[in-house]
Amino acid sequence: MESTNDNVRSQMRKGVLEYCILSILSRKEAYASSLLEELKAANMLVVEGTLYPLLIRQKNQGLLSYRWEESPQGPPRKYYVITEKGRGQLAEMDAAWQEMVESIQALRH
Amino acid sequence: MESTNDNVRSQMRKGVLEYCILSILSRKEAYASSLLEELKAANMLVVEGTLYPLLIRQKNQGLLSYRWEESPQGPPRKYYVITEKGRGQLAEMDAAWQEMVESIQALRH
DNA sequence: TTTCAATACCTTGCAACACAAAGTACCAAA
DNA sequence: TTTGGTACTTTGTGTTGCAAGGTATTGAAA
Repeated sequence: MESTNDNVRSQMRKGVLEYCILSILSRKEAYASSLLEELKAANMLVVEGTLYPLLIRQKNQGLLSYRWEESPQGPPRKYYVITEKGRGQLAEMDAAWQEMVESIQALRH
Repeated sequence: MESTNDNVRSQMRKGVLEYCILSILSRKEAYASSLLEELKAANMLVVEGTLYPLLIRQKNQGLLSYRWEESPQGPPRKYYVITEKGRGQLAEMDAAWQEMVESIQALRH
């Protein structure tokens, strides 16, 4: 069944979304809709209702800031920018991710 | 701060715990307390309040079964056993995990 | 001028889950 | 019979992912 498969993947994505967001934003600024597309392209599908609160949380933690920018068409865009604190967090997440990959590799022999 | 670091790791562990449990049980039967020790040794620390409900969920999904066994000391132990369905799920999780590792590797360049 | 479609941001209500903490039960030795 | 070790279970709380619905801006078509 497809849905079982989807649940497995969806479950695993939990906990690494913040890592993915910071990773993308560490390379370039982006607004929510463009992040959605990048994540989709990276097979880390997320929906609006997940992403917006997550960005707000990261901003409140001081990991991100943002600025408004006119759009060529439609309403203005909220471009998120990673902060120094965010880069620090990203470095920690890199280490944590690496360790987890190794732990699981060990578990799977 | 230590706690920030812990939060990052704790957050990332979410979603792969079920994978770890099935992985351990695919090699040998185990009871909760011994699973706790194995996970701790594998740097995937979990606490009782997390593990017990998780095992019950996986049992209710038909991924695990269990049998009681006398303990040399103390109350009887509930040995969990992976089922065929559980092995199927584990195979899916292997694939999902592999894909996610690759996705994140791509995101991180 | 009004309507429409596209774009973009945000909120609400719900369910799942990890965890801390407290509770229950069994057993053997002191 | 009390104590300590082992083991399983439950309760309450906070966080989070998600579906669904809502608000607002813009430009072009009707």
